[in-house]
Amino acid sequence: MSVTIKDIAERAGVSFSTVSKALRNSPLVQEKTKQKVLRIAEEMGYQPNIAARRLVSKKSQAIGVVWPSVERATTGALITLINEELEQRSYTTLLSINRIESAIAAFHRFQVDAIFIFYNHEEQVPPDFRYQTNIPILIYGVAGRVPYPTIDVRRDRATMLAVRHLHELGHREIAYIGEPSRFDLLQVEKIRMFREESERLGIRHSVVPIDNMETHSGYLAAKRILQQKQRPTAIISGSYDLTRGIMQAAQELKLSIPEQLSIVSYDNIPQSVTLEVPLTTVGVDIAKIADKVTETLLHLMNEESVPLSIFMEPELVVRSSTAAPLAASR
Amino acid sequence: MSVTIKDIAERAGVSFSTVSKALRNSPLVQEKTKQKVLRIAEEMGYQPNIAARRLVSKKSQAIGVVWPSVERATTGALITLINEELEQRSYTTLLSINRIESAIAAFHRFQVDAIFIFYNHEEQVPPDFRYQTNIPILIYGVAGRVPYPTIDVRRDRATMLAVRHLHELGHREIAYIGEPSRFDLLQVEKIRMFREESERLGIRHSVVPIDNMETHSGYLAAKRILQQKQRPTAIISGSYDLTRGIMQAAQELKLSIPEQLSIVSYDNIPQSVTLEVPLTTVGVDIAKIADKVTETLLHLMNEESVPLSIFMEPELVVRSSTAAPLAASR
DNA sequence: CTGTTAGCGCGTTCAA
DNA sequence: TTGAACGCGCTAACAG
Repeated sequence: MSVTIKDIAERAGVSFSTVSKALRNSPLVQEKTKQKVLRIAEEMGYQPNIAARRLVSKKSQAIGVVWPSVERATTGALITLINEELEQRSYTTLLSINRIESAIAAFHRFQVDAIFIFYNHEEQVPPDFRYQTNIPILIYGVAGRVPYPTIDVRRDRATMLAVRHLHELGHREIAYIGEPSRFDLLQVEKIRMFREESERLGIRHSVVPIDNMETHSGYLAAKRILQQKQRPTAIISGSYDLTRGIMQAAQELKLSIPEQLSIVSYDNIPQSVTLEVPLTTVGVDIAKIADKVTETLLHLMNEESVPLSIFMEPELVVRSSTAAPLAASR
Repeated sequence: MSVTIKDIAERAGVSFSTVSKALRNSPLVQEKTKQKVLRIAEEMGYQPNIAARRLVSKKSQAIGVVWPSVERATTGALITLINEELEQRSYTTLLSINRIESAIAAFHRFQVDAIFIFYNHEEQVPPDFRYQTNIPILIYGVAGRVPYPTIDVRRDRATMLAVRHLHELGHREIAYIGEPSRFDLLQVEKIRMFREESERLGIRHSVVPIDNMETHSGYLAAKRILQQKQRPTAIISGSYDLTRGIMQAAQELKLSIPEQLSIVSYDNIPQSVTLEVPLTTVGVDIAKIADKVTETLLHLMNEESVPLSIFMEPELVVRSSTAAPLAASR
């Protein structure tokens, strides 16, 4: 049996409702009594019973996060940040790796205050969101395609910024590494814009196919394309993981960055800065995404209205991995 | 407000306790009444309030899994399997990526029926397990070093099997890839035994240092060692991820497996079989680990006693990635 | 300031 | 076969 407020009350020699107030830091309790109760609660290892609290107050102070596929540096980093922000506001984050529908059902049973869904585009079957619940739901990654509030990044704008940046520096032959063999909507948008903008600016461009979004794939793709007779002077990478592989390949081929090869990487995460060569990136700062998600979740839980689709605008952050090509033909 | 058994009772014209019985399929209710209640519940979209149920029954039918670090193919696969097995037995799996102590506290508040901890050896600070709770706890990966039941693999035995297997095939020059720069207890055991057993059998051996346990590190390490004048005829790999990189390197160097290079990989996961060259592996079948974890968790929840330390014995599974060296000097 | 009381939704006696 | 009553742990309203 777990320790309850009654147990504490008995030990402290007060009534259990006084304990309840003390624990919730109510001003209706004498400071001395409060301290005593708190100390005893601590000693006894008290943890409030969420079930009982939820029964009365209708709040569980918990958020459910649905994360059907367990992967990639950026996703992991984002979840970690959101988790921290919510913890600071005394919310508990619970994760589920089940299919979306059954994850929602589970969180419904556990009466979480809100559900945040990482929508994985690689999933074969599109999830059925018709599951009945009045728990607020927020989705990441599918702006406007589902009947729920969503947060998403304008990925195509990110590639546009990257292409323009390279064009302005004088690059006229660029490559994009990041088209996985499995269909992935998140990547498709970026690539489409890469082609469009390159053509508009009259830049020679190519898209290098890869197996998956892992570091090693980036390495192999870069190795392949950089060994061609006419190699591109700049590469745009679809993710941080890929970029690490690309830089490794460049190093092995003795191509110095940015003198002989410029790299613009999608994803703006803290690691981007601490690499040997700090990366020029396009994308939304991951901390900003986490802020926005947390903020929106809080709004949702307070029953305040939020926009159905929130789009975050990517930024270009120029660091040390891009420069004018050696023989700039401007 | 959600629909409760009272609402159903009113509509069905029976008392709410009859509804409760009907929903739990009690034999104390007339079949006709039962059907009617069930139908109405369905119509009204009834979902039992777990909070209330748990208050009474003391069971939440949920397991908390603590997973402080989000990584590696094998870990992810294992969690997925455990999740599935528990789901089949109608348990819900909740994950937390918080530090061990606060994850336990959260699960305590949510009154899960058991907690399973993936102990991450890379964590700097050893967790404080003195947190008070009487929820059963099971830990993976630290046999005997904590005051809780643990499940672990005899990793050193795995390497021993690998070395012996290669020795019997006639290999006299082998390498081990899998010593990360950051201290990792899980790897240390394997490497120690690699050295011991090799020396005992009089085999020339070397351990190749790597940065981390990712595929790409395996690739780089293999590339390095296989280009030496006197290259080893066989490699033992510390993990499935590393092995993928090693095979890639071999392929680029035009070394055919197993004719020119034998590989024994640690980790026995389904992917081991479906590679171009099915892998000879040492380790415990991941499905068996998942079975054992699930089973132990169920015992723990039924308050049956379980051994304080459960060790799982690795097996050698010979597939197609090992053979006698070309110029076997037996 | 502190204690008493009621009730959240449900499962489980015990009576009817 | 059904229903009434109690209590799980907690919060909130009210009374002392």
